[in-house]
Amino acid sequence: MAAPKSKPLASRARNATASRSAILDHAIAEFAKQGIAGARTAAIADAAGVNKALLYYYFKNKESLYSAALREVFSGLVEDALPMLQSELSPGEKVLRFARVHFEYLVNHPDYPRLIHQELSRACITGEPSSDFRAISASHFVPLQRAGLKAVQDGIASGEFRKIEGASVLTNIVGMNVFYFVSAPIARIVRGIDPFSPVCIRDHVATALDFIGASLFNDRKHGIALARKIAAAPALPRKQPSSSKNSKVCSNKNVRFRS
Amino acid sequence: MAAPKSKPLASRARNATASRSAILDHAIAEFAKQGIAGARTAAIADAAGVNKALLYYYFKNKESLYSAALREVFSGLVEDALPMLQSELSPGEKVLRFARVHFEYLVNHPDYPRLIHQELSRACITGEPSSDFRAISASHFVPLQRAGLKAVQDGIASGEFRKIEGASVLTNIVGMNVFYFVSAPIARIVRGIDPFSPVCIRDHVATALDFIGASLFNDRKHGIALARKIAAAPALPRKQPSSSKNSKVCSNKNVRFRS
DNA sequence: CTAAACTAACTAACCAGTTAGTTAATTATG
DNA sequence: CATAATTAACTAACTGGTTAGTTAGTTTAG
Repeated sequence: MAAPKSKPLASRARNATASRSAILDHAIAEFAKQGIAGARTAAIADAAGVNKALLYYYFKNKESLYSAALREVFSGLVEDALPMLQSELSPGEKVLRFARVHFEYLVNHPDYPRLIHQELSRACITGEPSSDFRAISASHFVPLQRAGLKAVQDGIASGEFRKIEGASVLTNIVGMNVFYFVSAPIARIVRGIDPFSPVCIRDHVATALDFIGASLFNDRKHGIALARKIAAAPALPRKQPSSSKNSKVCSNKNVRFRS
Repeated sequence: MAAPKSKPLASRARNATASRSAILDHAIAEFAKQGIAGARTAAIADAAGVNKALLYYYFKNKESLYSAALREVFSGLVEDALPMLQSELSPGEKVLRFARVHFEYLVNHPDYPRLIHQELSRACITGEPSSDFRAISASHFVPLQRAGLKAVQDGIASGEFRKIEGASVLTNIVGMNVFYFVSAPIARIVRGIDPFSPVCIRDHVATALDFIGASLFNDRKHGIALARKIAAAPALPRKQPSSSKNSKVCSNKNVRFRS
């Protein structure tokens, strides 16, 4: 099926904010699918409903658009997860809630794991990640890793968790969640399910948290019960897509938009 | 660092098998990094040490080379894992051994998860995987999934395993293994480790199998002990890189090589 | 001598990015 | 308040370089 396209300029008023957002949203999707080398600026412009030259009005070049795309998708997870990891909740609740928050972030941002993967593949080309990715890692992944690792270590110290290698818990949780979505095409073929359907999503939350709770806690029954409780909590409200943020037409005079 | 290159033709005798293998090996690496759209046929030829036209002597076009690359990397996992899953081992041993065999396959084929990722990203473009990928899924993933699911269900039926959702166990195992490697650039930045180093690899085998064993078995102590035993078993011999298979120079007359 | 394996040079299409505008919205002026 | 001037947002057409793939051979092996 064709990717959703934005309303072309011909049928809507000029709006710099809306145009820039439309370009960025479609850039995220195109870069997530094709990587920066394979992505086509014409495809981004077409999907955004604007002329290709407008990409260069808002962004210096393809590379700058890509950097803006990375920053856009990575900014949300820390906001969603870090406050909870730094709260007064028990280590067990923190780790299980993180698993769920992270999973729901992926539900709401399906391009996120793909874009990360494209950037990680690109890291293999140069032997190291781009300076953009390094900066993003420093500002996003490092705080998450630190807070998450602290929660695991606190759990081990208090006896709530078994004595295990803390950092790998986080990697395993993230790996299970990311792979669930990334492997959606395989799941459709091999298992005949749609991993993005609400029922499958609810089931994954339940089974993933159960798997983690059963593995991690000294008191396995407590871990399983806590996992079930956190899995059953009401879903977080779905984040609004960024392109509908600025639905009210407004003047953009003297506002700096170019990246 | 520059990707390793094959010995150019000028300094070695003509050998269709060696040339074809060199092209395919470097194609795998290039497609894994850049995807089919971003990969450059000139880059593949340069790395293989041949002229670009030779790609078209052995493969119809870029798309055919890509299909051959997919078939090449996917053929090995089934060979490695399926006989063990269909053996008379206990369900617990089967599942834990699968986790290890799969992990070691990824150690020996670092391009495998990246190539799958590129193909899965590509599936998002068209809304469904390519017919090549469908065929590969049918011949590789479906048998693995069936055998693995049967092992899990046997374990549940016999009481060795807890009552859990079988298919997600396999997805979780594969997800933890794949993500471990795919996230290597992040791990280097955030954790200051090299996930490909022998000590980290040994540690991941141990912690991943422990995580699985602690979660899955009714008798947790037994599960953890079995996980430790299987993790500590000697490593499987490393598979020889395909480009060195045909080190003996031989005639290729009348052998059909073109894909 | 023949055929397979291989290459240098080439072609047409594609691509990121630019140019030279046009158009819509805003601001200044009488 | 109406109009002119200005500016920001936008586009059609273009450019020079890149790309997949081809052609017309040459070289090597049997």
